[in-house]
Amino acid sequence: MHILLRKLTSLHDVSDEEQAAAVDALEPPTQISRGQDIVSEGSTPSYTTVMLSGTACRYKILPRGNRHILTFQYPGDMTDLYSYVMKKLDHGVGALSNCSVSHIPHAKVAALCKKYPNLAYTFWRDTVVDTSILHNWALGEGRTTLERVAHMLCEIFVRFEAVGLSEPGLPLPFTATQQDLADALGLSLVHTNKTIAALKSRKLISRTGSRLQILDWQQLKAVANFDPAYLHFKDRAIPIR
Amino acid sequence: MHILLRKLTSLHDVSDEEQAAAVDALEPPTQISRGQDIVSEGSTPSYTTVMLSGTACRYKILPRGNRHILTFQYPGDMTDLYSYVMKKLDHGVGALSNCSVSHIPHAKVAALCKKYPNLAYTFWRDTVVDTSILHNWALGEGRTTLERVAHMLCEIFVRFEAVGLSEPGLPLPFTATQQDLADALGLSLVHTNKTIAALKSRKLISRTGSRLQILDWQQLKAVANFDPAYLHFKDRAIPIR
DNA sequence: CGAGAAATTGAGTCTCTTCAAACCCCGTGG
DNA sequence: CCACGGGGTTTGAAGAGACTCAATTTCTCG
Repeated sequence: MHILLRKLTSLHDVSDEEQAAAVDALEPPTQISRGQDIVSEGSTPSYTTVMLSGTACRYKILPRGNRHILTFQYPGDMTDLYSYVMKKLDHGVGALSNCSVSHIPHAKVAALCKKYPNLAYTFWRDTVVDTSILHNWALGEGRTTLERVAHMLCEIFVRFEAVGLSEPGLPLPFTATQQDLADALGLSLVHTNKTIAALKSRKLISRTGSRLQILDWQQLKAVANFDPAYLHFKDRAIPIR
Repeated sequence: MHILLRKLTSLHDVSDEEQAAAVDALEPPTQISRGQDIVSEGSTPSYTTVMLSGTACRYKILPRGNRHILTFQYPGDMTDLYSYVMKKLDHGVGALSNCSVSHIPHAKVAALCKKYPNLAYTFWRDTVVDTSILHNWALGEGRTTLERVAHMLCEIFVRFEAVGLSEPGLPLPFTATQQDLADALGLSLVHTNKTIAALKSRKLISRTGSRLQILDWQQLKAVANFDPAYLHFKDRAIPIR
């Protein structure tokens, strides 16, 4: 099953015909190497990008030159579906590891939306789930730093799980530096590091090579006060079709 | 011109037929008084709400009991269009002043979307602009408090202007306590107050009664480093029709 | 094995918070 | 018409959390 379909079906019910049409719209894969932009801020792409493998992020550069990460992107994510609706991208998408991606021209997205309102609804849902994730990140205020970091790790784990990319007992295919995490949390590198160290010393997580491993999911969830509801997997609203 | 149409046409080109259909879907207005919930967190409304007058906010209650405001809502805004796509609302919508609202049943929204893909696109755009606003709020990190407060005031002004509700030289029809602003900024009441005082002493803003007035728009914009692009008024992407 | 990137650690500083009290505006009732 | 009361605003001071700076260690990969 194509990774895009795993994503789409995790969002909503999608018929076989619609699934086939979606995959059919994909262009051949492209490789992007770590540190490169997949789409850059201010550009007006004429296609939307589907992540096939690797980790990327949406980010903005702050007035003082530092980077703020708005959300992480995993395989299956349509990183710039946003641009289909907004014309001009108000943030960049950068590769945090080597990535493989595939494009769908906006014209094809438009055609899909017109022919299959249910697919349009699924795409819409995808962008709104992003909003929901942002809502949750905004809740950083009101949590301790330990809780925030734990919460972010929980989210990372669950989102990988949703597309079948987490193997129990094995590290996640998630490679990001502590600087990346700090940029996403809006914390300094030093403080992030010390907080992660606290989680390690509690034996909740570990690092195997450059990869993150969760040692005690129950405890981590408890520390983070994590409730995955905001990721909205499969809680469908009124079906359109 | 109906306030909803001012909003829709500020988002995208909408034909006369589509405009008529949208307004036709509205139910008779309802009054909500200050402090009441328009929609409560965790509910699964079967309609979406259009603000006709007043100020409201989307909010979440944090673990420690304090409120975090995710975004303000002004006349014309479809406060819980979100719920059409998400089924379960992950945040509440509360009235910050007495409000007048009108509903559109989800079933009618679905019918509109099916019959007019261009309207569906406009609705989609609306939810994505919300995301864009959140992106900008997230940028609080990386700005000084003075800049953040000034930026929020700029946004409030411009959004009122977009629906024709700001009269030059007159105070904005925006009534929110400093506690409301603090909850939106993620700052303490005390600090918010002191920052607002700083803006007042620079003669950039003033308060007339309980209303906000902007005295020096150019300077305020400069202090905030404000660029309204992220509100995406009228920068249309590919039209669908 | 060596070089550069990433992670770790310590120390000093500053912003923002919390606590607490006073003040002011405005509607209500005597 | 004025006293009263309550919500909202303003102010001061002390404390905690997070940041920056800077040095050191560890990891990763050619």
